[in-house]
Formats: sequence, C-alpha cells, structure tokens
Amino acid sequence: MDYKDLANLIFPDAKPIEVYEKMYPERNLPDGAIVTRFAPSPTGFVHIGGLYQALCAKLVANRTKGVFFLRIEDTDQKREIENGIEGIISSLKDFDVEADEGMISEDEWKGEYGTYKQSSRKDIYQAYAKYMIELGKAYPCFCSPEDQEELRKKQENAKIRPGYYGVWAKCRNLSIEEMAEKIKAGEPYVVRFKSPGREDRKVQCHDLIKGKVVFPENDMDIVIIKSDGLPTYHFAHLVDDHLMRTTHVIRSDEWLSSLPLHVQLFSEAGFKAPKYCHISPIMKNDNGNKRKLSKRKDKEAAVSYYSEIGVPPDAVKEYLVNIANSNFENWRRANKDAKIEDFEFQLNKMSVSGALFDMVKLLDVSKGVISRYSAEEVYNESLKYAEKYDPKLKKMLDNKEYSMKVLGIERGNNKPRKDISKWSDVRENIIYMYEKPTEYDFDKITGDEVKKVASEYLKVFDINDDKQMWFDKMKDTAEKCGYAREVKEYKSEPEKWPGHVGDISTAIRVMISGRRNTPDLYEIIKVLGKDEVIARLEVFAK
RNA sequence: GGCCCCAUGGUCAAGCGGUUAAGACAUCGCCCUUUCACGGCGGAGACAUGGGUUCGAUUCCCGUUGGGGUCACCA
Repeated sequence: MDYKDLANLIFPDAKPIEVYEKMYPERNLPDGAIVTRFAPSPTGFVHIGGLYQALCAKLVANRTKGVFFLRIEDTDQKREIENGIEGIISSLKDFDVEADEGMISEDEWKGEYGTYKQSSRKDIYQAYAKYMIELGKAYPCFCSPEDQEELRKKQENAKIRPGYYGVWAKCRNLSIEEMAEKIKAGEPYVVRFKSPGREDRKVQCHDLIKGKVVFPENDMDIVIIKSDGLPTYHFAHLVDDHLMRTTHVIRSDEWLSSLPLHVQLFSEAGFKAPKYCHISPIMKNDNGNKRKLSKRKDKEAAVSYYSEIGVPPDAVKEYLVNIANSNFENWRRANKDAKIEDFEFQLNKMSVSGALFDMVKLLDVSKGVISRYSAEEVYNESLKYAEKYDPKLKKMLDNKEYSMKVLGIERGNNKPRKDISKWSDVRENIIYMYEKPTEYDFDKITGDEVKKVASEYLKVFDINDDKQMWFDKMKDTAEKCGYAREVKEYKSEPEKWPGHVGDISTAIRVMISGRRNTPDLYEIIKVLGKDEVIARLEVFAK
C-alpha cells in the first residue's frame, strides 16, 4: 500500500487536480495587472476595516487593469448567519466598491473562476487534499480533541512550545497500513499538512507593505481538512488563491504571523505563491490604549453606522484613502473634481502601523465632499437620509422648490459653504428657514434696543434691494440707533459708540433666524421672502 | 510567556546619514467691508529611552521601555 492507495481510500471520489487546473487557467491579463480579492466571512456585518481592505484592493486592481473579486469564506458553519452574503454585497454596493467578479447573491456569481463561495467548493478542496496525500505531504490524523488537550497540557508542563508538530505529531508517524485500518474502521479523522519545516531555521518573507519579515520556519502540522470535510482557512487560501489566480493577497495584519505557513504551503504544493500585503488595522484610542475597532463595542466599526448618521459613502472612502496613502490629500487639493478611482493608489505607501480612527477628521473630509455637491445633490441626498431616519426633515424637504433655494444658499460658488458634514446635521442647520425661531440668542443688543433696531430697520426694509443697497440700509440703521456705520471707524475710536454695524446686523440676524451664526443674511432674507421677514421683525418692533 | 511587527507634535503623517524636521485635522491669534462657515496669514506643539557605528544620527545596529498582532478542527 502506498500514499496513492491511502489517498484513494480517504477521498475515493475526488477528481485529479488537473481537472481544476484546466478549468481555471492562468488569466490572460496585461503585464502588471493585479488580481486581488476581498474575502470576508459572511457575518453580514461589514467592518470599516473590511471596507478599507476592499477599497485598497479595488483601487489597485482597477488601476493596473487587473481583477478585484469577492470570495465568501464560509467554511465555519458555526458562524453562519442568515443573509450574511447579501449584507456584504449590498454594503459594498453602497460604497461603490463592487467586485469585478465573485458572488452577487447568496448563491449566484459572475466570473470564470467560480464559484466564489467556499462552502460550495468542497469537492475542489478535497481534490487538492487528495493530491497532497498522494505526494506524502498530508496525512489523516485520528487524535481526538481530548488527545490534543492532553498533548497541550503535557507540553505546557514541560514548558515547551505547544502544538501538533515534530515528535508530538503522533499520527504523522503512523504507517500507511495503520492509517488505512483506522479509516476503514470508521474512526473520525482530520487531514493534516505534513510540515517539512524546522523551528530552528529562519524564513524570510516579503510583504509589500511591511517589507522584509523574518520568522522561524513553520513546523506545525496544521489541519487542512476538518472533520466535517471542509477546509481550514489556510488550505482554502492555498487552493482558492492558486486556482483563482490571485497575484496579490491583500488582507488584514492579523494574518502576518501565518505567512511562513502559507508560503510553505504554496511551496510544498508546487504552486506559485502570490504576493502578500498585510494591512494594519484601524485602531481606536480606548483610555490611552490602542486597540482594534471592535464590532461589539464601537458603533463606528460598522459600515452601516455612517449611513445612519448620514456621512456620504464618498466621504468615508475619501477618508480611508487618506489614511492609506497620505499623499492623497495633496492630490485631492490639486484635483478637486476628480474621482477617487483616478488617484494613483499605491500599496507600498501604506503605513506599517495601525492608524487611530479620527472621527473629527472624517467629518472634516466629509464637509469638503458635501461642499462640492450641487444644491440638487444636497437636496436629493438629504431627502434620502430623511426618508430613512428623519421624518421631520422629510416633511421640510417635501417643499422641493423652496428647499432647493434654502440649500442653495452660498453654494456653487468657488468658496462654497462648508457647514454640513453629515446629513443628520441638515435639519438643525436649516430649521429656521421653515419655522419661526422659538429661542433667540441675542448678544450685545437686547431689550429696548432690539425694539429700536427692529422698528428702524422695518422702516427702510425693501425685499427688492440689491445687496449694496441692502447693506447701506443696514448701516443707516446702525447710525439711527447710535452705532458706528463702519467697523473700522469703531475700532479706531471704540469709546465713541456702543458698537458698530455688525452688532446691528447681528441683532437683525437673531430676530430673523434665532441664532447668531447663519449664512449670508441677505440671501436668507431673499429666500425667506418679504412677508416672513417682516413678520419675524414685527415680533420685536412692537 | 514564545514568536513577529511597530515607535516623528493631541491625531494622521512626510522624511531614508548633514533639513530652519514638510503637510493635513484639531487648537490659538490676526486679516477678509456685519455673525458663522469658507479662504488667507501667522503662533504654539514632535523624532520614546540608553548604548554603539560615524566627522555627523530622527534616519543604521544592539539593549530597554511602550504599543500592537499571533500562538484552534475561527476566519
């Protein structure tokens, strides 16, 4: 009996790998094209870090005329979640980070290298596991969880490195006949990789982001096929990325330490290893400690959070690219209207250490993104947000013609207003354009003086005045009330007046809007209309 | 604990042996014919630490400290 017989005994129905090698040939792509992927587990939840990876992958694949595909890694049935795949696909769609190929629904896919769902690729993994057994590079292991627990304890007590390796790998030394016998007797088993590595030797691996990394060789006989017949991550990675002809594996940092294993796996299987890019995770400051954004503790970890607070997807992407390639910021300044996709994104410019997530900066980026929107876009996006999350805003926006005017104030010029950083800001931002203020935040001028200002201004107010005329009348009112016409005059001799035209206009601003900080008063008055303005002023004139 | 990675202002970061150590966010002034926002100008603010190597180290090497990752039939 030889390895081939053993392989046949374990996987009698598995096809020879040539079948798959032929079915999924090398891709015919231009030189330098990068084939990469986003390979999440279908928990339905897309982490901001996942989006970050996917975005980097897509950017770099598209830029090189390569392929970005979506593979679902669902080999752990315990973690399975209803509609998990749909959740991922729709999140990617929301951010316009859609894959060129891969899963497009729970069980449909596009592309020539499918299926892209690991749970449906059992036959393929088994074919390759069989191949490994034939080569004598994998073997069945009959150790029970209890056996392994015992092994671990023994190693711990002896203070030696725990794990299934070398002399501790009991089953690797079973004879083929013994193995066959146990299989025939129906003993449960897993398939393990027979590692040729030695812990006292070093391997050098290259990572496109981290650079040169040196590890002890892997000597663990890791499980490649679990007792349920599905592969572990490591083996699925080997088979899938080989067969899907991935050139660059872009994945999270936490995989870095299994790099020696993966490199060894590719080498032992006789396949060309992809290039690796390990991305540092996005961190959060938690009481002075850095830690990964956590799905459970941090609301901002979920990509869905950003649509809930109304940060446009573009802004989130822009922020993320910002973290990834810090030269993006300069590029953006020089290319205000260009698409993110046109930016020459580079993997090797990514930071080796994890960045702290900075909501303030995100909102600043978002502010810039929204300031470039037209009034119509702001209207449409606010409306979409309102329909989902803010009924009161929705009601306001129902008057489209008026709302467009409101949202168009100081917008569309070369110094557009930047006061909206998320759609959830909009209602508070413009509410006074829809209803009379209920509170008034007066500053310097109060009481009787307010009355005086209101009545003086009402005497001259004309909705049809042009801006210059309007402003001149503001100055006239200031003078009438005993205030300086010009700010400069006042500043040179501040003892001469109680204040200047700015104080007067602020008072009027407050009467009209309730607040001291608004966009251009002249435009507000124009949009509000004669009757409303007069009505609001009259409240104080009486 | 073993192994691995990392370390520049509050945050994100340029920098690759000789620099007045960029820039962005945040912060603080001033300016922009009224507020706010925008924009402009300016201020404050950093190379974790100890040893080497070198004529010279933020940059290279080693130790220390600190942070992070990883040690599964989870991915």
